[in-house]
Formats: sequence, structure tokens, C-alpha cells
Amino acid sequence: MEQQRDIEILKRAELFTGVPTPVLAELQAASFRKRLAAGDVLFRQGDPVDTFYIVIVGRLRVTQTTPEGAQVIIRYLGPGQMAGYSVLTGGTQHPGSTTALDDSHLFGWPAATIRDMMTRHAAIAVNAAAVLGERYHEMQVRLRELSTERVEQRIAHTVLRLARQAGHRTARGIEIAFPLSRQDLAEMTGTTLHTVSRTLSAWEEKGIVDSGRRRVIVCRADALEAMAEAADK
Amino acid sequence: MEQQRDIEILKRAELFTGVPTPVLAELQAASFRKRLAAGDVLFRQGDPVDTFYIVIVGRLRVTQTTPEGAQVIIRYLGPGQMAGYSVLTGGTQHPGSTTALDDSHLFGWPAATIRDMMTRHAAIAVNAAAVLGERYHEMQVRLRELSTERVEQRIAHTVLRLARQAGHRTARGIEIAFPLSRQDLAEMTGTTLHTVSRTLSAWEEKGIVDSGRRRVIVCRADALEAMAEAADK
DNA sequence: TGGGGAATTTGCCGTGGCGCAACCCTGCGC
DNA sequence: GCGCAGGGTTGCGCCACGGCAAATTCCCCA
Repeated sequence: MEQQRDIEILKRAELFTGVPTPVLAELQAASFRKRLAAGDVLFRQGDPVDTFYIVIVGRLRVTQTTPEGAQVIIRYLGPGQMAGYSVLTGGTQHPGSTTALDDSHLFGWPAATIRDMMTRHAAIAVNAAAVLGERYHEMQVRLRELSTERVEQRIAHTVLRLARQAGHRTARGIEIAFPLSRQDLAEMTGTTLHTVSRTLSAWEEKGIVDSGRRRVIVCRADALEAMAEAADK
Repeated sequence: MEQQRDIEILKRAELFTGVPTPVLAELQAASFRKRLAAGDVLFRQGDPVDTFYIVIVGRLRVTQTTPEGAQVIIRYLGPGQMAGYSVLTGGTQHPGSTTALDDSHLFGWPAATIRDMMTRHAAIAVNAAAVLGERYHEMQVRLRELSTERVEQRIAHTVLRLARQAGHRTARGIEIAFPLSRQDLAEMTGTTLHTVSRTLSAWEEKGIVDSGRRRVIVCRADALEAMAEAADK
């Protein structure tokens, strides 16, 4: 059955691990589907928070934009991850914009539904806390990197992290599974696309990575690790 | 009664808002007290996560240290706030160190107790998600500032934030209520104490702040706001 | 009241990396 | 098969900051 398949998917979502099947069935019944084409926007920064989503397939990017127009990439979302966490925390406006990178497919719920389910089933609320705690922790790490490391180390750490999260083994090395431009890396590491480009060129020369148009393959992860940890200046 | 007073305190803690009194009584009964003198360490980075705390009075600082010895200040904790969030998210090691800045007084619980209460009372888990979501959001803001702003703007934003969180009206302006050195500000803004010192000196000259040994008073918050938003370079 | 040490200030110099500008690729649409 | 637009590369000059070093101030404590 269609429903059974949906429930299997929900069971593997980060927010619903360990939640009993009847509750998942209830969630399934209350959900709707949302499809996005590459480039479509799910929320825009400042939009009222009224819907919650879980990614089924695809990849999305969450960004924050300053009044001056500078952008920062907060995170990438893949299958099983949630979009619209403000629903869980009682926020009223989305802190960032969420955009599909590939064609994507999501489950959606009205905010009130999820808030109600979370109140009635502690397991969901416990998961919510765990997921948000993990994201909080990730941000602590990035903040520390940004505060204390040089650009090259930050890019190395970021590329390694992406390879770990969305890496795909290929003949030439670990390929990052979604389109990733120089600009994107710059917005993740607090630098400019120029500096990222220079850095990747240097790495390419040493055979550490193989990169091209919106594409990065890590050939020698060990060398990148060394780069990232470089205690020297 | 002593117990009644404790329950009143718990009622105002961020993690327990809206939790029914009988549950608070249960929490009170299971809690122990912890006292710290200024400078005492509550957890050390990497310590196993086995206890959870709520600040009653005092002020603590959470820091993360890199293998190279560089430090970053993650946040300050004041009355009503929780220390040891990893207990809520199932972490096994503390991601940072927590140190008392003033003599402080806390409620403590074994990790298992809090985890159990959270599972049995969804309201607590919902609050946990809300608090962690808020901390996550704060970190997004800091990350964005660190990525896109110049040092002077970052210091301005940070000082304003501290004044808002822990400000105390005095004749000369808003005083930050706990000892705050140049080094501390540097560790919050990703710069060096030298640069912070130069910046504060310049502000002092313009009458925007009044600062001294581990002490900062904001005299003209409006001028600082302007500084922080400076669209020009 | 006289150290002593921590916090702060300040000058000077070196430089990482940003801004700008020009140019080059490459894949896609027509 | 051609053109074009969105990425990417690279050279050059500059400057905001970091590093280093030395002096000064101020609080705490004996």
C-alpha cells in the first residue's frame, strides 16, 4: 500500500525515530505532499511560520541574508531531515530562506498539527530537542572554526564535512552529491568566491581534489584532514 | 516552606515554564543543590555527560577550546537558564566547559532523572526543543555576523546583545552586570584583545561607552546601534 | 603602604585575504 | 552548431587586523 510506504519513510525521519507505528499512521493521514523543482523556494526569510516539512527525496539549502544583501549558508537538508524547525520552537517568522537544489519531494503538515502531535507524544518532542541540540552543536563547531582558523583550514573542514554528509564514492574519490559552486563554499566559510577559487586551484595542483563547475570531488581525504588540522600557520 | 520557594524558582526556569506544580514538586524532590565560587568549573569540555543543572543565582560562561588552545565563548548563562543541555539530546561528552564567573547557586539532577521526566512529561520536552531552537537561532545570528561584518560592527553587536541580556541601568548608562574583559569580548567576536582594546578606546573617546578593568558601560546605545548597522565600510 | 600580577593600552610592522577587473571556460538553449 | 550566460580563474594593489613588544594602570593582598 501507498500508506505503508509513507509510514516506512516517516519511520526513518530524524524527528520520528522510535515513534510507534499508530502515531506514524496518524501523521501520515494528516500530511500532504509537496514537490519542488530545482531552484524553487520553500520558505522565504521573514515569512510567517505556518507549515512544517520533512524531506523525502532531494536536497535543499537554508540561507540567511543580511539587509546589505550578503548571504550565509546555514545548512543543507537531505532526506529524512526537517525543514521549518521554527514550528517546533514557537517562532513566528522563518529565520532563513529554504530553496531546493534538486527536484525534491516533501511531506508537509500545518504548524498546528505538528505542535499538537508533539504535545501529545513526548517521543516526538524529545526527538525535536535532540535534533535541535545537534544543529546547535554543529553551529558551535562552525563558529569556533570561523573564529580561530584561517580560510584554507575552514574550507578544508567544510569540504570534509560535506563529503561526510553527502559524499558518494566514485572512481576518482568522494564526490559531493549536489551542485556546489565556489560562491556556495564562500558563503559557508565566511570568505569570497575568489579566495575559494584560488584555494581549490592550489589543491587541484597537488592532486588533493578534482573540481569543476559546481562540482567537487575529494581525491585525498587524508591530505585534506592534514590541511584542516594544520597547527602551523 | 523551603520547598515552596524552590518550586517557585523552578516555575520560572526556561525549561519548566508551564509545567504543572505537582511535576515541579517531583523535580524539586529529586534535585540537589550545587554551589560554585567565582572561577569554579562546573563541567570541563569532554567530560562525560551525567548531570543537568539550572542556574538559581549567579552567572556562568560556556567556552570551547581548540586543540591549539584558542578559546571561543559560546554563551553566558544566568538565572533560570540550563547548563548541560547534552543531557537532553543524548550527548555523551560535554561539548564545552562551563565556569562560574560569580559565586553561583544551582539545582542539579542526575541525567537519568531529567531524561525520564522529559519522556513522561511532553511539556518539558517541548520546552527543551524551544530553548535549544532559540540557542540555535542565536548561533545563526552570530555566525552571520562573523561571516559578513567587520570587527567593529561585531563588537558593537555583541556589546549591545550583552547589555540587553545582562544590562543594568546606572547613572552613566547601561552597565553589563558581570565581569567582562577585553579578552572575553575578543573570544566572542573572533578577534584579539588588542583590537578590542583599540576599538573600545576609540568609542570611549567619542563618549559612546565607559569601560575599565573587566567592566563595560554603554552610554549611548543609539550610537552603538548605528555603529553596528553601519552599511558603509 | 608597598609590592605583584593581571588587565589594558598603544605603537609599529607585516600580511592574509578582499576588492576590483579582465578574461576564460563550458554547458545549454535555440 | 552557435551564442550566451553563468561559473570560474587569475593578477594586482591595498588595508584592516593580527602579532609582537613595551609601557602603564589598577586592583588585590600581604
